[in-house]
Amino acid sequence: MSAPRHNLDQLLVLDAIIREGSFAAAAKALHRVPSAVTYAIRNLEESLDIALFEREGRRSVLTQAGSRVLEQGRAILKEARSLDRLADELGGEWEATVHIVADGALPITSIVKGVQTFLARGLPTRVRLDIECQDGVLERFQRDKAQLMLTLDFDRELGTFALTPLPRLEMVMVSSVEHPLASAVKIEKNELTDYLELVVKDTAPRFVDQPRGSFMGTQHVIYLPDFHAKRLALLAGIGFGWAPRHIVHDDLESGRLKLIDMVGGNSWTYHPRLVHRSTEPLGPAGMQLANDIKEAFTESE
Amino acid sequence: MSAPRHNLDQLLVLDAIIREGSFAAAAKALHRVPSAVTYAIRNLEESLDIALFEREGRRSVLTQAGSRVLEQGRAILKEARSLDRLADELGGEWEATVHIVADGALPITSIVKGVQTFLARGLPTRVRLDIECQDGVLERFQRDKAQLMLTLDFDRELGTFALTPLPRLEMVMVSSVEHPLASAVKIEKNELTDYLELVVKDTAPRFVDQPRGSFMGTQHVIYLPDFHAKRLALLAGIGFGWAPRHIVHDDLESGRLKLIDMVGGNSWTYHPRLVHRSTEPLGPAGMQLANDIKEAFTESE
DNA sequence: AAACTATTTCAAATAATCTGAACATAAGTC
DNA sequence: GACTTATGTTCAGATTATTTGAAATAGTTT
Repeated sequence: MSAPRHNLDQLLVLDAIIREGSFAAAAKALHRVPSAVTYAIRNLEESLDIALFEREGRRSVLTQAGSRVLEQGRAILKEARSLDRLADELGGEWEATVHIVADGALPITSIVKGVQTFLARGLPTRVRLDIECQDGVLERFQRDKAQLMLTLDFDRELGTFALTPLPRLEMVMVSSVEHPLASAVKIEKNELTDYLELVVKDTAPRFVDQPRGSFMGTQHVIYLPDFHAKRLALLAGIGFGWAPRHIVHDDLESGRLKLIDMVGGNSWTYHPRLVHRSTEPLGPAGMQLANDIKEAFTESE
Repeated sequence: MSAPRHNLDQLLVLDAIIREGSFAAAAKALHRVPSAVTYAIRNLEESLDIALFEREGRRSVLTQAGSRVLEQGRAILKEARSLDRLADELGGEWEATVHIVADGALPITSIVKGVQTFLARGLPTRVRLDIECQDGVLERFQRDKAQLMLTLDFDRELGTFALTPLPRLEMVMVSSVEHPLASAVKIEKNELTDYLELVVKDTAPRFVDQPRGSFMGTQHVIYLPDFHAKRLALLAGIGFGWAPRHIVHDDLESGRLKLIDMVGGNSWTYHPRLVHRSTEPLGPAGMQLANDIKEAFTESE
């Protein structure tokens, strides 16, 4: 890539001349001597190989081409000043980006609402959000050294992680009304083996080629990328499976999906956590984002 | 306005380091010695008061903040390069702007089509188009020293102007079907005096406060800003008046407006011209625009 | 015409940048 | 572990760019 032929100072001088009305006034405003202004403009004209001013003895007036150069020059200066502002903000205490990994079973609407609240604060911090499933959540958190993680459940290595509890999340076992399991009663776990179980695919790299087994020990399993795809598959009556209640809530209300009457219960409650490493504490932006997400979750309780 | 704390060269160096993968490679690419690269980056870091690279002995890697600065820096460089491009184009033979003044009676669609064809050529030249009426056309052409003029008719001072004929334009005298003049036959000019004449206001400065008289010598005149407003007034049956045939063509077809049966004829043909000063010849962009407009007019014949 | 102001030119002074050599550190090789 | 290679830093001196101030030129005002 080639270097621009001009420099910011020349554009600054050009801008000052027009803003102040003359070479002399510009020199005063810039705390320079008039000849320095002439020098800068002459250099700019030479490097662009274009006449910027029409010399008419005393007063110099901008040419047509000059006014176009001024216009573009001001655009450049604006961008340049915005870099200074960015550096000021970044140079403060704010992190440049906060990376957060979330489990796809959690209500994405709450997460997004939290992120939006955070973004509305106008901080210089960028947010990166990854939705992963099952083991993929922790793996990405560790591999990418993300700052925050939203897990379904988290109990290991309590020392090195700081946990914030989020509203509990209920998983229910469901199928379409048309599915044989929907009308069966008191089903034992071993009766399920002949049916097709729908499972959300683990996004951890080691599982992408050889998927982990089913939850219920069935012979036939279909792997789906996320719970929204799984819900559509459940509605189509293809099979049965676990789903977060918030995903299938409307379908249970309208009767299109049914809870399966399992011996031992058809629901399971997770205790989601907002996690970050206690070894390297969150920066102020990370703290703020964590708060905003927690708020978003408890609000929609 | 304050000067940016950084300069383009520092941003260029930062960009090169990331593009080439290392300080050393960047130095090679920029034909500089490695220490010059270090120097530029250290200056940038100091002036922005921010750490751009994480020094880990051998390899230096961009910090999060650094990648944001790079991003903004590249935006600045892009703008800066586009100034060079602009200067190249302007420094060639192209004019920075071409100013054209047109009579409001002419088909604005043809004019705009011509201008669009010209703009689509991607030249660095800006177009300014002014629509004026009657004497306002020539006055603005002279006062603003516009390059091109589209007049209804032009016969004076043939020496100093170059004329290109455009398709002729027919003016017709019309009124609403419901207007008494629409059904009258063989009307003499002096019979018109009791009716309301609709006239498009002259946009020349000397006429804005004290409008010029009517065309037909009537007692009552309503002045309208342009022919589109005049057409609506004619349709409303308020009065009668001249209008370009292209403006009222559809209304005559559908019978909502009628030609007035005047003794001495109800139409008048203008011979529009594309005019420019022969004393200072058109630049290449002005020539091109003149051609594109002429094409647009003859196409829609 | 004289006083004034705006702009340019030029040589000398100052400041910014570049260079090249010396040094430090890490990674790969034997 | 010793050797090699590559990367990035530091520093003093060389080079280049910019600023200065004085003098010259030209239009404006009094």
